[in-house]
Amino acid sequence: MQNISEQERIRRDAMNNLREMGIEPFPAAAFDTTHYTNALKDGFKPGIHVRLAGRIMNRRIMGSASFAELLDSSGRIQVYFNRDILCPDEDKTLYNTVFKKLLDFGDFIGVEGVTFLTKTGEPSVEVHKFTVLSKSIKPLPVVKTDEAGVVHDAFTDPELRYRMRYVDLVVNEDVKKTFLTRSKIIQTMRDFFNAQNYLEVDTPVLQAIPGGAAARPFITHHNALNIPLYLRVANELYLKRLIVGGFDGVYEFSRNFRNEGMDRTHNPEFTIMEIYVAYKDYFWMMDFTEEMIERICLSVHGKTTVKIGAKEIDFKRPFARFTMAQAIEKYTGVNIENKSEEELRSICKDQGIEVNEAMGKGKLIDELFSEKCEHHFIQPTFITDYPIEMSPLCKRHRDNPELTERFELMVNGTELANAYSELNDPIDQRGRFEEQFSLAQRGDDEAMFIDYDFLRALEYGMPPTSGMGIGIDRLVMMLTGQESIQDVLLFPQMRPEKFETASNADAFVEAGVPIEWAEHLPGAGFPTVEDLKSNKATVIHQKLNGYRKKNKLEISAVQLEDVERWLLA
RNA sequence: GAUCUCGUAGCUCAGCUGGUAGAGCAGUACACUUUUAAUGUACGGGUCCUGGGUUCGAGUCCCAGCGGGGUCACCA
Repeated sequence: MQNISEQERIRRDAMNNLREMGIEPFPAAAFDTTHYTNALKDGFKPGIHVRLAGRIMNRRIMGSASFAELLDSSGRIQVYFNRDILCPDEDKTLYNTVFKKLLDFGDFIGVEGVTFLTKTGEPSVEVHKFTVLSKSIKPLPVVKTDEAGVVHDAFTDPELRYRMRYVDLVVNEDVKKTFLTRSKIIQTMRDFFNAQNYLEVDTPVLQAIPGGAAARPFITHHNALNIPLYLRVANELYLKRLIVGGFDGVYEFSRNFRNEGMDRTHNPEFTIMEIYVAYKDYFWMMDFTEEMIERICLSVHGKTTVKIGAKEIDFKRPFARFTMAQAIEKYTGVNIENKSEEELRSICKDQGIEVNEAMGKGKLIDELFSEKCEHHFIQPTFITDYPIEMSPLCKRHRDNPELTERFELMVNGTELANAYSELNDPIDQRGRFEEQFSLAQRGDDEAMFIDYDFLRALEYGMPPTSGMGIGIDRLVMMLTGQESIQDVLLFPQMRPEKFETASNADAFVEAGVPIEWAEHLPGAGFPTVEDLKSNKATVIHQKLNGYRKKNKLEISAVQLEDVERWLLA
């Protein structure tokens, strides 16, 4: 038995009392409802017979009449319990004992009654019958909101909120809203793609070669094949194989896994939506992306603007477009076109950027951009034409072989989407993989693995294709105004919690402790047999007798010799 | 990984230069038949994260650890 608080003990007692009265605290039968609470309040009409189910969230007991709030998935409504309505006969137990004493804040009940307006004008339900649906034996945090809308005693501790999201969702209404919005964003995207007959697909999460992005993978092992397998860092190479196979458009909401640091914008598992469309190029994809995002914003907010902190972001089409060279010139005054690696290295040094010999041309330009430009792009902006070294899966630019047909969408100073005219020349692709491989030799631990099967697929021929990936978690953050990725993931990664599992009384008895003491050991500070045995007899002796005195236990004091015998056993 | 910071009742948080652990909400008991942060009276509730150290004395000071958060680094 865990150590339980006084309030938990009282609730367990109430649960047992219900059983003794013949009321099952966890009944099996379904409870049919007629309404959701918000639908009932919306265009409220008195005199309607309703059946509702939910949690009791707040009780105001005034002798023979009580008000409470019933919380269901849609919201809450006030419910009115009256002793003489619930118990028209002599026996008032149902109201006086069951409702007032044995039910608690947080319990699930079903109610049957009639809607009415109170004299203060609050839409309410007069309860004629109620059914216990599930007992809550652990008290929820009590969060109250006053008339002015000020929230009191909010449940705010991030650790508790993320570890116990179930509690967070019950007591913090806005949290639920964030996840409803997340679902709506995804649904809007899906509808948009499906309307154009693009196919939603599933590709492997367990991959023998973690391709498609340069990132440290999680590794696992398949026993039957006796090979290492990696959790995917991206699904790009699989979706392109499907374009080779003849699909016109394919997309996947891909849960990706990267074994890297965690912070406000990174979680080890996260979601990217990737879409590939045949016979298109990156210009087409820019238009497509704009339309998609504007649509999402409209469906979520009914307008194209979103507030993030003090900033207002407008997702109205068209978005601004700059090439990477233009962006760098705009914010540093330096023209990087046609510069050698050495020249670029000295430009970086002039701009106060730390460089080293492992950095190639592409990496140097990337540093310039991310240090000097990225944070300036608050409004949605497409940055195009990235250096070839940074984009091994992207087609060479039609006008300049040192660049690629790539764009990233920058919003609020961070990357939101990334897209290419896909590289479909198998010879070029093989060369680029080999370059990546030599980068890896040079010490770049993020360089990519070579996927020979993917090269073979390209050799069979892939039509010109444009692909785009968009970070769903970051998109949701932007559209819900959340500053941490943990607030848009239902269960963000946390260090696992340690649970002290207390030994049960039998284990102590087996270890030689008499039964009358065994049940008290966890409470006295020895949750397990091991904890007991790791202490000195004198310490145990004193603690137990102290505990006995404090709790006025009606058992005789333990003797030091007894304790010594337990430890020997 | 570096650094700053937090950890006290079921929840939100006070607790000063070290001196008997506090409040509000929640809980229990009583009262109260239209309340809504219900109200009134009374009462109970603590491993002050863990382990060491300094001290006559540690929630408070020092060291180490555990857990959370922030910032930086890492992360196409």
